[in-house]
Order: sequence, then structure tokens, then C-alpha cells
Amino acid sequence: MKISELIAREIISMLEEQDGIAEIKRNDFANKLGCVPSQINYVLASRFTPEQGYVIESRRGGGGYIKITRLCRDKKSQIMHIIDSLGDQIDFYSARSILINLCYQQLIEKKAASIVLSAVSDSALKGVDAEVRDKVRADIFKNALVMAV
Amino acid sequence: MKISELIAREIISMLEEQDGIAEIKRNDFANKLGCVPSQINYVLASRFTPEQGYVIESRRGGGGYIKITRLCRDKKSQIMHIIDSLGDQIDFYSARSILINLCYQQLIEKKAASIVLSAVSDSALKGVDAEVRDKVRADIFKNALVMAV
DNA sequence: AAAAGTTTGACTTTTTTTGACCTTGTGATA
DNA sequence: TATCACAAGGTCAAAAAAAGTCAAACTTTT
Repeated sequence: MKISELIAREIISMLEEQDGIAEIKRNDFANKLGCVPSQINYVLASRFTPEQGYVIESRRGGGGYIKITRLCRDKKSQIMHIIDSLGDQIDFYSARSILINLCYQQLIEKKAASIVLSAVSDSALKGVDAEVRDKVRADIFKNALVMAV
Repeated sequence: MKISELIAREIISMLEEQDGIAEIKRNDFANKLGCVPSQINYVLASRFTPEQGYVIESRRGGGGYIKITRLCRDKKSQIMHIIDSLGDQIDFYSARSILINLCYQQLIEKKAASIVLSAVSDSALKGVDAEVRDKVRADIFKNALVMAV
């Protein structure tokens, strides 16, 4: 098997294990897979491009790293899918965990998530009768989420 | 973990604990974190710059120190001022015009504004009794705005 | 055989770490 | 008061730690 193929597979399996984010130390990784470090760059440049749905970030120097992130395009439709799957009421903690997940999957930004979160917090909804609070929260949540993508 | 990263975190946690002011003795601090003293200067120079909103003061000699102060970002304080000036209820159109203004002054981003706007829209608040709707809207608005900076 | 894709390694650039030497306060002492 | 020692912190450049670039040499495909 081609070494470049092996590198690519290894990265992909890391991405799968870690929700679309893989971070490597170039030299160590090259060493582990038995290739020269620059080969990692070749593989990233040829198979992990933005067109193919990946983003690469890196830093040099002490403590340096290469981080590969897989983005799912069609974010909007994924969000819509989540919104559709929501019931007509939701409690704060569920809303929060959905947002955390969306951030983690990089479907929305942290800042957007925190705006939405604070909009559906109990302190924002303190004026709403307890019996309907989770219903109102669901409405706000869905409305805000659509804009948050 | 990189030692420089550790130093930065330690400083930040001190700032958090002490309302934006951290004072250290360079040698002791370096010693505690296991690095050479000049590394502290490196970290301060590279990550606690005035552009990032920090001020560094220091003195040499006996009883010397380094004091790191985080300036409160004026964006944040301007927004806080606006929030403070708000009453306990607000209608949709007033909220919208405030958001438009904030965008105009570049105090918040368009996207953040649109998330907040949709969270306080009538369609998000359709489940709230009409008599308290503007009150609830004000609560949500204030909460969300804080995060929108 | 030409074109396309891989592999390698020498050289570059960036970031962090370390250490030798410099400057400035403080306090004691002649 | 002038001076000296010591206690801090400051500076700067060299060394080290990573990652990036690029072109030459190979391999595979067409």
C-alpha cells in the first residue's frame, strides 16, 4: 500500500474517532508511519483541501501542531433537521447540550451559541409562567437557531 | 503542554479571580511554574499586549513586581450602558432599532444582531401572554445582548 | 513516452526556550 | 551624603523545536 494512502487513512480514522477533529505533531506522526515529515504536507495538500471539506490549521515552533478539521457542508440543512426533530417544549439543559454539540460539530460558532443560550436561559425567561416556560423556550430556541447557522 | 501556555493560563486565572488585576513577583512566579524568569516577559510581550487589552506595569529593585491589568473593553461597557438604560419592557420595533444602531456603530456584528432579533421576535414569543410579552422580551433582549458583543 | 502522482531531503520560516548580561530601586554604612 | 551591595525586573540574541517549501528523483497511469 502506498504510504500516502496509509497516512490519509490514519487521519480519517482519527477524524472519525474524534468528531471531525484530528490534531497531530508532524514529526511524531511521520515517524510513527515511517515516512519523511514533508510527506504529511503532501497528503494534506492533495487530499484534505477545503474543496474536499477540510480545514487545516497549524503552528510552528515549540509545542507546534497540525490540526485537521472536517467540515460538513450543508450546515443549514443539518440544523434544520435538528430543529425538525425537536418537540414543542425543551428545558434549558437539553437546549444547552444541543448547542454544545452543534459547536462541537462546528455547525455554529461559539458566540452564536452563547447568544442563543442566554436567550433561552431561565434568567431570560423568569417572567414566563412556569407551566409554559419550556414551550416558550422551544419557540425561541428554534427561531434563534435558524439565524445562528 | 507548552510552558508559555501554562504561564498565560495562570495569569488569566489570576485576572479572573481578581477583577482584572494580577500582580506577580517575576522570579517567584517563574520558579513556581518551572521556567526561567525571562520567559515571563516573553509571554507578556506575546500575549498580553495593549492591543489585546492589557496594560503592564512593573518596578525593579527590592520589592519589585509586575502588574498586569485587563482593560475593560469599551465595546462591552458601551453595550452594558445601553442595557442599563433599558426599561423593564420593550416592544419588538424598539428592540430592532436598537440592534440596527448597534450594528451601525459596529458594536456588534450583523449575525449576532439577527440572532438576538429572532429571539425577541413576536413569532418566538407567540406563546407568551400578551400582557407580559414586552416584559419577557426585555429580559431576553438584555440577556442576549450581553453575549452579542 | 508523456503525464500525473509520490517520495525524499535540503533548506526556510516561525515560535518558544534559555541564559548571559544590563538597569533600576532600596537600604545599610562609612 | 556618597557609596556599595543586593534585590528585582529588562533585553537581546542564540539555541532549540516545530512546521513549511520546493524541486529533483521515482512510480504509476494513460
